[in-house]
Amino acid sequence: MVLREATRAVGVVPNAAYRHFADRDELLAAVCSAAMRELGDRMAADVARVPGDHGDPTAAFLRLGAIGDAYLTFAREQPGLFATAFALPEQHAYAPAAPGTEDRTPLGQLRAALDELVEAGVLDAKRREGIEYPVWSTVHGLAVLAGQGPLRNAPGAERQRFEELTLTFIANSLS
Amino acid sequence: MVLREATRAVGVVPNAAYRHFADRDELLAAVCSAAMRELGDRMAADVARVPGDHGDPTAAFLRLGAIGDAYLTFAREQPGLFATAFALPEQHAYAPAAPGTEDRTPLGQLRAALDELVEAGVLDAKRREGIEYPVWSTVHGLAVLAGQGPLRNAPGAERQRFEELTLTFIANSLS
DNA sequence: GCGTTTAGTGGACAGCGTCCACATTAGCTC
DNA sequence: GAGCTAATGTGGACGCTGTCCACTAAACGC
Repeated sequence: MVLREATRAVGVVPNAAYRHFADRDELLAAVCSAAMRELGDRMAADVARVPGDHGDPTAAFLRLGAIGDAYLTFAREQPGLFATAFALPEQHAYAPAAPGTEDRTPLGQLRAALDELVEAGVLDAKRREGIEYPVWSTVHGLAVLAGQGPLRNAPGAERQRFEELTLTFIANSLS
Repeated sequence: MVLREATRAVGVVPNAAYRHFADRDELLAAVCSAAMRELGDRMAADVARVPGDHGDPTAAFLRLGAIGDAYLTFAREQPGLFATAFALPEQHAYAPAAPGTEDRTPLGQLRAALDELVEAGVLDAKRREGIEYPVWSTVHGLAVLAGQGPLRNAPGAERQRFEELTLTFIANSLS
């Protein structure tokens, strides 16, 4: 349901794919990586668009919101890519990147936004450790429920309401 | 990957399945319904085990926690059933049940727990409307990330920490 | 100019979901 | 009990999928 379809789209015979990928799963893994990078790029672009100094409480919140928004928008606009991005390896994606290097992965950017929230004095430093996982879970859960789950038939307006409620819910828990 | 496998498990020829289900999707839908009911039953059982009067703030919180716990435990112990439960229809599962009837669906029980939180004076009534979706999203997101997503390789201890952090995160946002 | 690497082709295989025609069994009515 | 009917299971076939194998055609360095 994937390999032959991909080769057809490229206009080539199915076996040609085996010159580039060991098997179906490796092809899927490549798409997964590309999708993850695309999501990371969108996040970075949206965050960069938010004005305000680093450490300013309002700007820090807006940047976190931009990250959540980019996540949900990506899931809404590219449901196939989004599903693929999380369907495969990215093994131990939860390990923090080497300190000092800028981390453009989605998780890395979320961590940076939460760190800024601490620096801005909005989030208590004692509550910072590990808080990225509940935040991530909240946004990811909505993306899945509304994209492929039981809420997938919700009309657009209701869906937007869910997104707003969810981002508010997160902001509420962080302050 | 499903139909023939199921008939094999039952010890019957593949076509026999077509006497009971129109096609593969209908079989999957049946499993989905069963899994959803199983999840609802587990929740109800765990909630019933929590002592304390209806309307008592502490008990109300514990009941909400029992619901989240049952959800995450089900996802951890029965990853296949859990994935199937949310892979299919249950169309418009987000529509509230007819008032007056007791709702044993997972969403219905979550709503009941949140209503009790309002009655107990823990959750402001003005914030009640629609709050079930962020709460659901948070728990569901963790279940997906840790069950099939990038966190699936996390060791058990870390996984438990994620669960605790997540439930605390929810409680924090609700009070 | 020739050998090596790289990319694509063609044919085959088993497994999947699905359709069709046929056989068996259970339960009912007379 | 005999005979009809509905329910259930069987066997064979189809097109689709991912995958393996042997073979061919272009690209490139020496």
